[in-house]
Amino acid sequence: MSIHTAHETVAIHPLPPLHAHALKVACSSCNLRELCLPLGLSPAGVERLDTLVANRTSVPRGATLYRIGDPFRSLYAVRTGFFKTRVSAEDGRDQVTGFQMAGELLGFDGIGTEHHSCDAVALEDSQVCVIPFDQLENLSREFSELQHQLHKVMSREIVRDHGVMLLLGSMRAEERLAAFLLNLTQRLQARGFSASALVLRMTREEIGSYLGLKLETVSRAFSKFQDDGVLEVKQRHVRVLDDAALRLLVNGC
Amino acid sequence: MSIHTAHETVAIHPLPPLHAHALKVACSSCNLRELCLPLGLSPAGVERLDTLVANRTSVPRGATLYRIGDPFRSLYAVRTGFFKTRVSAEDGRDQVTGFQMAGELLGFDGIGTEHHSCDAVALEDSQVCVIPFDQLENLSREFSELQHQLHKVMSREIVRDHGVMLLLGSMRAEERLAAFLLNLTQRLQARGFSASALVLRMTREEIGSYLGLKLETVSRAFSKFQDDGVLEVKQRHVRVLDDAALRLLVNGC
DNA sequence: CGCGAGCTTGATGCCGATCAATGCATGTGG
DNA sequence: CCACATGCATTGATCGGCATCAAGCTCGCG
Repeated sequence: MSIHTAHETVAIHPLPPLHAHALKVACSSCNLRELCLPLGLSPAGVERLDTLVANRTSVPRGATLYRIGDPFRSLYAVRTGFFKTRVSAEDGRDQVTGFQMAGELLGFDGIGTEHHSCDAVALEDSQVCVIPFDQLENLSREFSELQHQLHKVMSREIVRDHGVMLLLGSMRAEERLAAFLLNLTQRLQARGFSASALVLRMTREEIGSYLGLKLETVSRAFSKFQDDGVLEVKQRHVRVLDDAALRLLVNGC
Repeated sequence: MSIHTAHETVAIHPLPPLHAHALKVACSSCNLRELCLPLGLSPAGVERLDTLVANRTSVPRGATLYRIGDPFRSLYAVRTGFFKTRVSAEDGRDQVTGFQMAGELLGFDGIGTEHHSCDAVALEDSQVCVIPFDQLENLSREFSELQHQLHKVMSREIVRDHGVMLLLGSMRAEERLAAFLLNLTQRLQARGFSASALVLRMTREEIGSYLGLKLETVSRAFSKFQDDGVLEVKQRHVRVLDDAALRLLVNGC
């Protein structure tokens, strides 16, 4: 197994063996199991899933978990850290298609063609659980709750993408940024973090790529929100002061 | 079961019973089986799928197959006709998220929440096969090829959406239209139709909504292509004269 | 301390939205 | 069969939002 750093490909290794009780990495004891694949699965099923998801790997900041064209073998669950996925056109233009945080799954893009169609890049030092897909399919033929959860996660990914299409197709710059921030705070909140104070893991340029805007436009929108008392922005540190104003921008108009 | 016409909800009926040999509607004899769910499935599996997909319904032009908020129970395979799917924001803005033709599946948006998150509207008189999803999950636990094909179709939907995000996020009007036309001709060709002569099933406004453009911009782009000798456009009848020029617009820059 | 990546802010220009008028096909009722 | 309405498409004129170009600024880090 190998991952790619920004400029080279290096071998990566499973996490060093740990005393089982020192760091509980099993699905059964993972604090993300209510967000991840095990959701709704019986204890017996989770135990089986544990044997399947034996492999955890670290991905340093800036390295890619997989790349366009890589053969598809596994899904990945983010255990810690933060990722972006991006697609590229032939001419070099690329587009960030999503940001993934703890408990979210990566790799669905590879199932259809047996090859990945996007890059997955760690935005900070991260750890992922490796889920061999053929084994996951086998197990999900045994456990219908696992099967259904897998389908739900994929369906939500489709729905999420539709939401981004709506954003890209019909919203203006400030509305896009507001929608982006609300989505982030919501997901952070679901993980027990504050809904008002957040640290962005990505650059203005990456936000812009995701939102179909240039980095200067993103920066200006941040400044505008700050002037209007909606946000407090200091580089990547953002505090949401007027949550309702953001909602109003996204929904009403 | 009911569908909604443009302004009202009306009962729809399964297609009238047909002499089995008169019109073969079984998956096993469907000419779309190489594009649809049965792909790769054993004869025994297709036979089982046939019993599950017993219900076929007609959807008249302008009617909706399902709507945002409708409870999710089934996937739908387009047998004949043409659909669009669209999502809407609270303030009424909406966005066409896709166009579906024969052999393509509709309804994945509903799995995650048990309710549909978009509308599916017939753009011409159409027929769909109704695939009860719980039964499909049951059957796909028995037939791994069916399970895998389902996953592939969902994965391709995700990849397709990523492509649209790239288009919406980083392409200019003419490039978007070129990409749209190439995608259409390619899919039509896969169904045995000409890759150069096509009849658009959707209005300029619907194309514009899909591409994140206003209808006037779409119209101007068509006119531009016609002036440049790339297309011949007469209302909804389009002939591609210079396929390579379209490709160049999309890929190179 | 000084370098560089990333961020902010300003000035200008362009692409596509908007507003508006006309054209064209289809269908309906007199 | 024509008159008229209606929905859709085309084309022109103008406007505005975001991209682009350009110049400083901030902060982390070797």
